[in-house]
This record gives sequence, C-alpha cells and structure tokens, in this order.
Amino acid sequence: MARRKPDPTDPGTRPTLKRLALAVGVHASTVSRALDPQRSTVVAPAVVARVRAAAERMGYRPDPVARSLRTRRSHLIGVLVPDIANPVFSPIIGGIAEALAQADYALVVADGGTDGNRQSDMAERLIAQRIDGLILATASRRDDLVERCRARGLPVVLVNRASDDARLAAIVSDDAGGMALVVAHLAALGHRRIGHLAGPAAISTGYLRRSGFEAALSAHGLENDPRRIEAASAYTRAAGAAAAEALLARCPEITAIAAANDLLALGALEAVRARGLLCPGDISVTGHNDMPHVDLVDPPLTTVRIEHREMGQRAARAVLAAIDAKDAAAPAAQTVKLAPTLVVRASSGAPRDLNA
Amino acid sequence: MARRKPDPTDPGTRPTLKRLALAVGVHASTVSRALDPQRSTVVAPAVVARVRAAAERMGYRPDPVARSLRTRRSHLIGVLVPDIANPVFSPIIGGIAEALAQADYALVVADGGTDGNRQSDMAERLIAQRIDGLILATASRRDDLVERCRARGLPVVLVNRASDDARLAAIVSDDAGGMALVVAHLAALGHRRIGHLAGPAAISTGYLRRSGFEAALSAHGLENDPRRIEAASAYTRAAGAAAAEALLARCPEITAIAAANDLLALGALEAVRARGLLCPGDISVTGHNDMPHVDLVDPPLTTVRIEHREMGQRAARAVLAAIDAKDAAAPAAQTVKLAPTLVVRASSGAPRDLNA
DNA sequence: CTGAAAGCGCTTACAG
DNA sequence: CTGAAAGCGCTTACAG
Repeated sequence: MARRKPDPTDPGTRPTLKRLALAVGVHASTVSRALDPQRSTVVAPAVVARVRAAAERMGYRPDPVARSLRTRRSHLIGVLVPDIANPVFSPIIGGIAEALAQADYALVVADGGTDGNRQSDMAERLIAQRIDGLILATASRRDDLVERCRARGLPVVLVNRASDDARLAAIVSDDAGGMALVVAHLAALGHRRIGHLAGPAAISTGYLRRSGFEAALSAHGLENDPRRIEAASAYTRAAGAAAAEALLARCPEITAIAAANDLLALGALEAVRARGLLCPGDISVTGHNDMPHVDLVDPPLTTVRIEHREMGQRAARAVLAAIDAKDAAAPAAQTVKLAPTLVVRASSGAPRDLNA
Repeated sequence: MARRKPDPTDPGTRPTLKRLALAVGVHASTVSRALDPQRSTVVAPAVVARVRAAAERMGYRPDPVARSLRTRRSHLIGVLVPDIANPVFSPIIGGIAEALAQADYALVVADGGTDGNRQSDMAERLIAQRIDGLILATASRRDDLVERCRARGLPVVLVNRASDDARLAAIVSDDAGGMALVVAHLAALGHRRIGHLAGPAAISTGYLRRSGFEAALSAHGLENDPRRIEAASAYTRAAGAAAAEALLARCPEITAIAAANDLLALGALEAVRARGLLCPGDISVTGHNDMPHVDLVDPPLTTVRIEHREMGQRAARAVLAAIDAKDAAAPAAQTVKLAPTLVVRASSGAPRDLNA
C-alpha cells in the first residue's frame, strides 16, 4: 500500500467533494453535477438544494488545481509587459485585471523587459504555468514570440502595440490618427516647420506615429523634410532628451516638436531648457499618451489621450473570446483601433515667427 | 469503461512523464526521480543521463498543475494592491515580479481597490487559486483580512503599509524618519510655522508620517499646533487639493506644507496656485515617495525618496522565506524598515518672512 | 537502485 | 436522475 488513506469525514481540513458527498449522502459525481449551474438541470431539484445547502454550510470551495488537471483549463491569463513600472502599462494592467476578475479568471503578470530573449523566457514560464491565454504588450512589428504562440495554438492578443501580421488580434490606439490631431492643432496655430521625435521603428507605435505624422504634414501642405525627424533609441526620458538635442542642433528652424510619446516629450522639454529656449515661446512640444500628471509639468503638456484602461479591458475580453472561439471554432478575433483625443495644454502655442 | 485510453506513445501531443519513461525504457517513477536534482542522487548516473537526454530531445516540461495537485504547492504568489495604476505600487510590483521569477515562482496580481469588502473578495479569489503565499499592499492598521489569512496559516507579508500587529512580517519605509528629514530641512531653511497634509489615519503611512511630523516639530523646538494638521480623505490629488485649501484658509500663517505623499503634494500645489500664492516664494510644499517625474512638475518637488522596487524584492523574498519556514518551523519573519532619503528640489525655499 | 501502486480532487462517458 | 469507475499527470512511501 502506498499511503494511509485520510479519513474523508475528518472535519479538520478543507472540505473536499468527497466529504461533501458523504455528508449529503449522495455520490461525489452527483455533487459535482449539482454544483455546476450548467449540469445541475439534470439533477433532481431536491438533491440540488440539499447539496447547495451543505456546500454553503461546510464552506466548500472546489479545488481549482484538481479541476484544471481534469478540464485542462487553468483560468489563468498571462500578461507580458516590457516594464510593469511604466506608467503607461499600469492602467492597461488594471483594466485587464478588472475585466478578468469579472469573468472569474486571474491574471499572472510577468515583466519581460525590452530584451527579446528575456521576453521569450518569461513567456515560456507563463506557458509552463498552463495559462489559458496570453496578452502581449511587448510586441515588436515582427515578433518570433507571437508566431510561436500562434503555432502552439495558444490564444494570444496584442495590446497597445500591434505586429505587422494582421491575422493577429490586437487592441491598439489609432496611432496615425493621434498624430493627425497633433499636426492639425500645430498647423492651426501657424506652425509650418515641425520636427518629430520618433519612437523605435521596430515597434508599431513608433512606426505608425511617424508615418501618421508624415502623412498629416502632406495633408496640410507642409514640407516633409526627413531631416526633421529624429528617432529615439527607446521610449525613455533620457533617450528623448538626447534625440531632441540632436534634432534642435540639426534643425534650428523648427518651431515645434511633436514627440511620439509623453516620456520622449518630457525629455524634449529638458533639452529645450538646456538650450536656453522657452516652451512654448520659442518652441512648442507635444506628447502622446496623456500619462498621469503631465498636466502638472512645466509647462503643462499638450498631448494625445489614449484610454489605456479601456484598452486593457478590451484585450481581456478579446482573449476570453479567443479561448471560447477555440472550442467553438468561431471566427478569428480582429484588430480594434480605439480613437484617441487631443488634449490641449500650455506646451503648445503660436510659433515664434508669428510672435515677433 | 470510462473512456478510451490515449496512446502514450503518440508523439502528436505534449510529452508526459509516462511517454518519456516509455521512450527511455524505465518506469515513470524513475524518470520523476532522475529529473529532480534533489532525488537524482539516488538514481544510477547512467540512467539519469539517459533520462535527461531524452527529456531534452523530446522537449519534456513537467505539468505544473499535476505537480501542484500532488505536492500541494502552486508556485504562485498572490499580490493584492489598492490600485495597480498608482505609480507608487507599480515599482513595488515590478520588484516582486523580479524576485519571484528568480525563485521560479509566478505572480498573480489582483486589484482590491480601497473598499474592504472588495479586498476580501479578491483575496478569497487569490486563495481559491491555491496561492502559496500572499503579499498585501492594502493593509490598514487593523485589518480583518490579515488576521483571517494568519488564522488559515497562509504565509502573508505586508508591503509599504504595516498593520498595528507587530507579529506580522512587513517591509516598509521608515515613515516617521522620512518626516524627520523633511522637518529638519524646512527648519534649517528657517521655517517655524509648518502645516501638515496628513494621509488617512487608518493606514500606517498616514498615521506614522503624522506622528513622525509632530515628533520632529518638538525635536526642533517648534510649536505643534493641531490646527495646522489637516487629514486628506484619500491619497489622491483631488483629496490633497481639498485638504490643502482648508488648511490654507484656516492657518494663513504657515509658511510651509509637508504633505504625507506626493499625490497630496501635487494637490497642494494646485491649491496654492488657486489662491494666487507662489511656491516656494509664499509657501513651500514637500511630498513623500519621489514618484516618477515629480522632478518635472512646476516647481520641481522636494520629497522623500523610497526605494519601492527594493521594497518589492524584499517582500517577495520574505514570503518565500515564510513558506520555507512553514515547512521547517523556522523563526517567524519580522518587520523591515528601509531608510528613506531626502531629495531637495525647488518646491522648498526660505520662508516669506525671511525674504521680506 | 528500481518498479508497482496509490493517491492528490476533481469531471465525465457509460451503464442502469 | 444517479452511481461506479476511470483518468488528468504527477510524486512518493513501500517493497524488493
């Protein structure tokens, strides 16, 4: 014999299905059915009532691990972000957590950093935990990781950043549209020579905001001089400051800088100040994201607001739908583009030539 | 018969222990032992080598769900925060995630909000997921939830906020010490009438920063007038603005406001501006936490820096230690107070009476 | 050093 | 409508 069998009537430990069955006087399988709203229709109403009452009284909670082993469903969703501490991703995670909790799923988060190998490694760990689906906030435009998940049949949804492969479900902001709002605003103020602080070209937000910026210039009949675009090496304040410094040195004629995100814009503000220039008197600066508290920086930042929390909620619902679709062979999920809005504050003003 | 037995030699699906055993030509129990560094010493070295090679070749990964069911260990740690999107908690979560990943544990996060009932509910969900330990960032000074977890024998560690019950492991900042740094700084500048924007008294940070503030006034021989202390209803900018407005109306004589955290300080800055006062010319304002980017607000905020990321790492290590201790009946974990540092920026200056 | 068996706590096809 | 049995994929006490 392998081990002493524990007494299923022992009330000392957390109650199991078996003990509950013993207490009610029916078989465990009947208890299992009575407790499942779907299958309880097949059980005698009186039995269902007795089972439910006993479960309540004994404080029975089904063991999710045992259930997972049997059903092959963990009710866990993995989320991989490049940086948990980045203020842009926190509301996304918050939105995901909220929507998942409503559906009785839990959220396993991993910080993948910006290094592709580490991201793969963290994703493998999540998959090893038998997550039912994965939400990726780390995607680059061509991403091995995304492809591998697809190949394994793991439901995957991208959030905030899309991949070039349009077959993948993604919940993103209309990045090009956001830049169109910015350029329209600056053009209306009278700016004609506008620089762009681009994000990394390998990330969809960097690429699409840049091409959106260029398209908007043309639409407004403004010159699109590639020299006036400088790409930052990363979405950080420091990278933004360095890129803005290079841009200001090379193109002193520009009267505004439209940055690809708020962190870059904050860096640009530092570079502007370091050169002894005034914002917006000498040069206007705009951001993208509307991060918390950018309304309090000096000067308050004009930026593009994205509903990150809603983005997270939608991504959660999309993975859940993808999981159901896997069972039902339902239609594939698709890309959703949320419409951003412009928030005008004090960092944008009339160009200096109009002031003079 | 219940069901057709799947062929364990079928290579189509993810390999199991049994299939690996079949491939190597030994029993599953031997494979299990060979793959566990602890118990592989008891297996013939040649067999260990063959098993490991086959595992590698077939890409075998033990199923964590099955393992959990058997060992009663999920390798999952739950974290309950009041608000995932709050910039103070993100680096804490980041630190926890990093330290857990190193120990091969994963992190399940839940957003409990500020409502006690919802917090309990979310904690129950985490526990239902069979987490091995819980990190609470939501603790109030007297917290039912904390007590209930203790009663169940679930390893619990508090982070950032402690409870009044000193038996509980907690990783916190020296909150009183942080306020002492602030008061010393303001006193050195010449301030003698200093107001305090307190946090909620039911939370340790609110209570301890307030009492630390009062103790520091006495230590510097400054008058401790309770009218000069106004408690905010929550740690938000809006609550900070409202409380600061009340404080300024009641005590126009104060020349500085020491806020219990940065969010309250940002609100105070708004209230100061709304009154047509200048910071720091008319009144100095200080914060607590050194949230990201408060160096860029207008004026750059003098505050107390807390190493939130390290706090998270330590909390993770503490739960892991508590889990081991549970097995080993090792000594109970204890409270760790991290030393904060003062960061002087432009929101604090000489009092207006010295300027005149 | 290795194998055979039991069991973790569920769910579900099958039989009645 | 209900019960008995098998099985999800592991680990581990026991026997040899």
